[in-house]
Amino acid sequence: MKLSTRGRYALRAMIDLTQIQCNNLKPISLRDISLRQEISLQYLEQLFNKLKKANLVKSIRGAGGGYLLAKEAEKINAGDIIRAVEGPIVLVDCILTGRKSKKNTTKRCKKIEDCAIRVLLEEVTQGINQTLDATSLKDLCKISQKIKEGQKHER
Amino acid sequence: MKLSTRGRYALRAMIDLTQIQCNNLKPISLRDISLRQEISLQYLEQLFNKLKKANLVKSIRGAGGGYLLAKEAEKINAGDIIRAVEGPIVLVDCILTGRKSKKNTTKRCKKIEDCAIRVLLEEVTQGINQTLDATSLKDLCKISQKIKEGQKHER
DNA sequence: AAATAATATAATTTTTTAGTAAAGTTAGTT
DNA sequence: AACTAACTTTACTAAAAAATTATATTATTT
Repeated sequence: MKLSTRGRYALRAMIDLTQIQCNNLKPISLRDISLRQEISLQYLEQLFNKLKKANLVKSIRGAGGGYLLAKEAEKINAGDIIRAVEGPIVLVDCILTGRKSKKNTTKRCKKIEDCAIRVLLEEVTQGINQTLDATSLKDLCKISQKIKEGQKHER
Repeated sequence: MKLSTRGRYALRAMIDLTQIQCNNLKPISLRDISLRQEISLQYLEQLFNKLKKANLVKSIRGAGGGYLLAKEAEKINAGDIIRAVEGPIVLVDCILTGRKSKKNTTKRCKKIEDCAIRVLLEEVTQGINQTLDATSLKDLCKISQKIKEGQKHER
C-alpha cells in the first residue's frame, strides 16, 4: 500500500512548476523541471500528458514554450494530481465495478467475506480521498516554503 | 495504491476462522480453510506463520490440530491483521526512516518538495491506520453475517 | 532555416507481487 | 505404528506494475 513514484513525481513536478511560475508568467519547460527535480524528461512527458488531459496544466509549444498551471494553485488539490497520473485511488477494484446497481449479481464477490472487507476498504478509501482533496497545491507550496526557511536557520 | 491480496486473503482467512470457530472450540486446520476459501495451502501457511508471530492466532499441532484465535475477536482489528502479513502500512518509506531525530541529516529528502509531500502523506497514512484499527474482527464478522442474511431474502 | 519544446508511440528494463512447489521435520492423535 | 497437521526453509515461476529509454513527428519562436 504505497503511493507509487508516479504520484510522488507528479506532486513534486507540480510544486516545482507552481513555485517557479508564481512570479513570472512564462511557461516552464519540462527540460527545466527535469534538471531541477532529476526526473527523466521522457518520464515527465508521460506525466504531463496526463496532467494536461485532466486539465491541471496547459501547454505552449515551440521554442520558449512549456507548461503553465491551467488554474490557480488554490483550485488544484493533491487528490486531483495523484488521480490524474495514477487513475482512481481505490484500495480494492471491486469498489469501482459497481455493486451499486442491484441487478449486478454477476460481479458480486465470490466469497461473502470479501464483501465485508469491501465495506471496510470503502471507508478507508473515502478517508484517503478526503484528506488528499483537502490539501491544495498552494498548501503544499506553503509547507515546502516553511521547510526551506527552517533549514536556513539550522545553519 | 491497492491493498495487496496478501492482506485481503489474511482478512478472509481470519473471518473464516472466527466464524467457524465461534461455536466449537476445536482448532481449524488450514486444509479446511484452504478448501472453503480456495486459497492454496502453502500460501495460507505463509500467512498464518506471520499471523502467529504477531500473536493473532495460536496453533495446535498434530492430528486434529489447527489454528485458533489467540484472543477474542473484539480485540483483534483489521489493522493488526494487515500489518501482520504486509508489514507497516505506510504510504511512503521515508515516514518510517526517522527524520524524527534532528541529527539525521543524511536521510533527509533530497528534494525539499518531497518533505512537503511527506507531511501530507503522513496525515493520510495516519488516517488509514486509524480506520483500520477501529474495525475489529468481530465487526467484520457481523457485517459478513448481515450480508449473508440479506442474500437469503433476495431469493 | 535553425532551434526549441511539446506530442506520440513503442520498446525495454527493473522491481514487486503473487502464487506454487518441494522436501523434510516435529508434535500430537487415534 | 500410522496418520495428521503444523512448522521450516528454500526455490522457483509467472505475471503485473513501475520506471526508464528511445525514436520520430509537429508546432512555434527567434
